[in-house]
Amino acid sequence: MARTAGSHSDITGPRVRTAALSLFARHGYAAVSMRQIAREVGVQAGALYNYTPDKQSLLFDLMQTHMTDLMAARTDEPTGGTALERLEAFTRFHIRFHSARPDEVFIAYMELRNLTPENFAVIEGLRRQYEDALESILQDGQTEGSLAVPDTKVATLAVIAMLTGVNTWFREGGRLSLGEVEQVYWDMVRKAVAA
Amino acid sequence: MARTAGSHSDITGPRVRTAALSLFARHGYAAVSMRQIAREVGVQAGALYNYTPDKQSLLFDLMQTHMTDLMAARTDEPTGGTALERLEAFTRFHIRFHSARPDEVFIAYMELRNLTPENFAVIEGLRRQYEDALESILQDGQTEGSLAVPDTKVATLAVIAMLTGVNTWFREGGRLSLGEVEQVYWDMVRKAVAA
DNA sequence: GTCTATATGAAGATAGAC
DNA sequence: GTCTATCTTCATATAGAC
Repeated sequence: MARTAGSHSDITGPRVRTAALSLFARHGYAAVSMRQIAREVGVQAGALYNYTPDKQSLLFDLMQTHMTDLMAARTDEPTGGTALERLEAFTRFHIRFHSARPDEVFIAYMELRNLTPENFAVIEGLRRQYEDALESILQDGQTEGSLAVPDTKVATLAVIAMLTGVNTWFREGGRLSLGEVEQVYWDMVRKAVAA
Repeated sequence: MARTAGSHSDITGPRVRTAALSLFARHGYAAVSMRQIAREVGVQAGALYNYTPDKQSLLFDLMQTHMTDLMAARTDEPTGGTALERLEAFTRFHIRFHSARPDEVFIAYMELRNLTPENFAVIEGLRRQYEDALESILQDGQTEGSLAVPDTKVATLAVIAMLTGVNTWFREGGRLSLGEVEQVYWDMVRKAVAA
């Protein structure tokens, strides 16, 4: 399909998403206007509507892409091993994946209430799937006898909350390297759920 | 000082704050208009400016009050004992205090980026003070030999993130009572930082 | 695909009457 | 203290020219 003269859809489209991602993360979805996004991209506000039907779809697409990327990356990880080995892999994967995408993670947590009910249900379903992966590991570990937690569902949420907290303070080039951070958190997770 | 006929300052003031708290928590600061707050209170928008100089001050007052309430409540708690005893007291206090104020806690975490730089610095200072209380306990425990963490500062942030996560799922009348939740989290915290 | 221009509505905040 | 009315700015989204 030949492109119209002056067309830049294959470059402008990604730029719209990148600008929206950065601005939503910094100022919040509700506080960012389509005009601000357009200015960042270098087009007029009306041109954005060639790439998204509306502002809500822009937010939803960012969040959905982030969550499906997360699920896909996890599926690509090596599987198998003992529950303890799988828990270590999950812990390190979670920290690595999330610390590499601070804007996406921030939006995924902060902007849930700005989704329409239908869009919220989709994102919530993906989040639940991810939690279930960890819950299965904790469950298996207790069956094996290598792990022991007072409540499997609560422990799942507690571990994820602890690990995602890395994003509130970790910065590349700080006191600790990412590898050291992984090790510190893995030490605490391991002890917290050990039999 | 005699009140003007028709004055309701002693009742309207708190109602403005209550309405703002609830609306900010539900929809976010940027998404809530002064007109919405006024409607909830039952006055016209202009009347709100008898109680706050602007919308920003309303947000800042809510956050500052929450943080000073937190510091004051912690000061009222019994002190002393071993590091392990103090850690248990901190854990249970944190869960009890935060689960009783879901709206305040939500705003305190989600609306930091909507504060002016000056206001942000104030809230950030109070948050830091609170973190320091936990860090001291972990430090003392390691001096005593009862606790051991791979990194004291990171462990402080990890424990707080884990505990504050309670607010994302706990609801009164659910599967677990608040006392049971306290016990579940205390079990995990204790193991995570034990020597 | 992008532009200019615009329709339509709502935002924060203030002025002055009661 | 509260009201109505208003100033001024900005919002999302669309229409039609190029």
